[in-house]
Amino acid sequence: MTSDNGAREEMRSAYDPSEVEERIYRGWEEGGFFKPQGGDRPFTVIMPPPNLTGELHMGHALTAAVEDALIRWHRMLGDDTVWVPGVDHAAIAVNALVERQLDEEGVSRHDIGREAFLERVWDFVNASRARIAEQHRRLGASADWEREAFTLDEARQRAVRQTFVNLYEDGLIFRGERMINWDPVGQTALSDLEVEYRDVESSFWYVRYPALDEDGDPAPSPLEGEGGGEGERAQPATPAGDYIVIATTRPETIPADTAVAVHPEDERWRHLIGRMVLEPTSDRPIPVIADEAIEIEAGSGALKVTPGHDQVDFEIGERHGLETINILAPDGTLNEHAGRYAGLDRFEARDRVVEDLEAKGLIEKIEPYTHAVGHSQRSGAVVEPIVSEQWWVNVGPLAGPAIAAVRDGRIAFVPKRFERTYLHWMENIRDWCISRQIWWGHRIPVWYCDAGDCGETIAAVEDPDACPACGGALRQDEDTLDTWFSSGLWPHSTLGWPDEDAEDLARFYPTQVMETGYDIIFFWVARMIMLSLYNMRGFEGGDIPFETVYLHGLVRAPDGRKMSKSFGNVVDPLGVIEQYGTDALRYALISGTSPGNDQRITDDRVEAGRNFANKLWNAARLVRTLAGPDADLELPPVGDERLRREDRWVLSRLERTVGLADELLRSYQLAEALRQTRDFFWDEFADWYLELAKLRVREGDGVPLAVAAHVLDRVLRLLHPFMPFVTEEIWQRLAEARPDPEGAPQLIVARYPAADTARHDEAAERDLAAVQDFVRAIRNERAAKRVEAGRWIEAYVVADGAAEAAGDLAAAIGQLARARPLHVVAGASDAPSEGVVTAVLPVGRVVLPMAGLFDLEAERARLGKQIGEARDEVRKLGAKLANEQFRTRAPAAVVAREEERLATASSRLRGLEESLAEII
RNA sequence: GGGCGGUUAGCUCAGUUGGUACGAGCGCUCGCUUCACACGCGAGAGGUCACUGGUUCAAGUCCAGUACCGCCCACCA
Repeated sequence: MTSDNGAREEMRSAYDPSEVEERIYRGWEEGGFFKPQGGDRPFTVIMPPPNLTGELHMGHALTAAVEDALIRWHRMLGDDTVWVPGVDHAAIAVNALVERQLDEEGVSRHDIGREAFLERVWDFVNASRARIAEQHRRLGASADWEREAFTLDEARQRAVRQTFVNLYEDGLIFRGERMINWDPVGQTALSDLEVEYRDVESSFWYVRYPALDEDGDPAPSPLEGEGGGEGERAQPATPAGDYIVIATTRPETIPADTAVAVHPEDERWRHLIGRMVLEPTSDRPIPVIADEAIEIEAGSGALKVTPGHDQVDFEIGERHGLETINILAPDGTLNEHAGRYAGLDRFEARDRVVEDLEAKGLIEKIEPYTHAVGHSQRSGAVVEPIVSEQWWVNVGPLAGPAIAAVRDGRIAFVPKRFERTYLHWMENIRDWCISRQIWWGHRIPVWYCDAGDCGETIAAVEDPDACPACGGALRQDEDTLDTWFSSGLWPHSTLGWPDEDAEDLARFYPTQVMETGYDIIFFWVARMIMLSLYNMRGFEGGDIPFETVYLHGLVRAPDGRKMSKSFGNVVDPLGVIEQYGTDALRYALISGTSPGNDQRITDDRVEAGRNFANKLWNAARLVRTLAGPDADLELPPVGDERLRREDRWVLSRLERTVGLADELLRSYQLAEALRQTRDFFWDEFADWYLELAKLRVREGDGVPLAVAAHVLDRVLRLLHPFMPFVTEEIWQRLAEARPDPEGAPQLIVARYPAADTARHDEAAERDLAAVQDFVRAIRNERAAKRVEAGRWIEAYVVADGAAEAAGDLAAAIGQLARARPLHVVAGASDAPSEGVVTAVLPVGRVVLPMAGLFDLEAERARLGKQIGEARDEVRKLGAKLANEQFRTRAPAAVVAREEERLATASSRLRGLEESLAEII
């Protein structure tokens, strides 16, 4: 069982996770339960890559909690589960981190060189991997670490290269010179997705580009002054031939302008089309061209065309055969093409250009302007569009099958609305820039032959020795691949692909559930679907990577903002575990998660989890204490006469909860499943059943203990996926007296319950509801009349509708309500009417002789008020039922229910009126 | 410019096929060291389900629109 011989200490009065968790986890590992157990149906979850920087984020803790719950549930269902803990290389994050270290030492990666850089990264990463494994242990994640898949391991390297080569040979990967997003701080290209647009307050500079006349000479003196303010647009202040005004937010790119474009229909500038203007920083003549893409309304209506540094301009340039000038160096300074601005940082250059133009009198005006500026998601630097030669995936052909798989329902998203998001993106997908100029990552498996004029380019899975064409020396491409290229292979590469015969692949692909946050649908989920469908096409078991994409929301800080180190509002999962225990954290995360919605993690919720764990612990302690070592805990079968009404009630409620939990889990409503189970356990089992059981046990009846042990056992099974440690610990203690009928040595591999409908008992449920009503009514009156808590008072229960139950449970009612003597009587006339307080219930009433304990007038007023309310209800229901439309159109069941309600309300009203009449 | 969420008790949030708001946790009020649990027990207070209109016998739940808050996508100089 567990390593300490099963000789456990007595249960302390408070559950202490620190004493339990490590021992329990070791027990699971030693039992080998994290490995596939050989069930009939495979159930696979691939763990998403945690953050390789070694910090455990709450988002990852949530992912782990949800996935582990699913894995544990399926394992208990008897499925053959495998949970592969994948660790991606997280290229950008790790690169940035090590670069920051270098930065602090005052050097750059280019100073120390590729090899030394990678050495430093490996040191760091190896340490991180160990920490990640440890973190998952702390989270109670039942992942099989022996299968850990790290992207840079040789097997995964091969998967990446094989994919690259296949795509390359199919013409879906190509190298091309295009406009890309350049991160001058990270000094690498980025994909569109890695650029975040943020509003930045800046200026709109209106710049005059002097026009040349037909002969190419500068036109005579530009007109001074303006037509004045608002009238400009309708009536240009710039007479034909003098100059053209453009509006720009990036004056530093003016030296790269190769044209000015206007709309062919624009009256203001039409006469200039075909003429030349001077690029104002260097007086270089550039043409004025006409293009339909120009918006007449925007800016001045004329656009400076900078094909080297703007996507739109690049396209205009292509249409008009314009030259492309690149004035930016990789580090964000201007290069030699920028003339006298060469060497300046781009923002410095902006100021200088403006100064110079102002000096020349070419700035017409400057307006404040707020616009969206692209920033690198990782480095935060303002991204510069530049034209550069990069590797691309032509994703169009991959998107088709990826769209179809979701359209035809082979892959389903939970919640469904994200399918739209996914499809919209996929349908408008653009080529994917996959080359990065960072060093830590999968190197692009392409080699170039530099020998003579050979010029051979080859893509290969294995490192080639020499050029196959000429035998010359080869040089590998310097770039690495976008992290998401390798992450996109996750579902099959972690299971052994490209080895088509890999056992795991055959057994566990396709996987069942992909669980992750909605923020990476495009980055990751979409890429996994595309690349898996491509690599696994024709695979025997099916080509899709997973059947269900369950998307959780973001975990936000207690203040509702995104957790961020710069806000200082990060909640560390390990710290929470330290303080409250893993189960408490998992309870908090699970109970806060509804598909697709964000949640806040607060101490309150974690405390609720801890409290619940403690409640479980103490309920178990009670059962154990009462039972003693030799109790017979065999549950009597259905129909056994030893089972009393309250036993049948709690067993019925238990089975309804079992059914509900199962149903909820199947539709991924984890939070609701947990809540329902908790509510049953706490509000019904602990608060009522155990209290009732105590009385009987004192009288020597052992049956309630068997019932309680049974309920406990089944509830622990239901809760195990969510709170693995405390449930395992209690279950094992319980199993010492009550071994698992199927022989499971530990809860982790015990059977998940299926609802036993034979235990359903509506009559018992109705009866106990009545008993609870009676008890509550007496307690209520006691509290309202300020009877001291310890004092016993006499009470009459008039049980119209539940006479038998009330009779059977009279002693219990008395005990729970502190009522002695307690009389159960058949009719109101059998109870006293003088000096009494009466509470009228749907099932009868309670009458408390409390002469002198209350104010008669107040009592009369209270009854009067209740009568008013009851009359209102009777009137409303009566009106509803009198409505012919309702009677004919509503379903019969609904009408019947309303009729019943009316009957109940009427009888309650009568009771109240009688009471009022009697107390006079 | 498109698209998607949110708006329910003081706070944070559930509420999936329309049928009494079963609401939950925390907080609050009152009372309890009742022999499993004060990480607890008992009793309470607290809501025009953002707004307007519509469909329906019936709407927090469906439809249309409005207002705030938030997110995503998009080459507006």
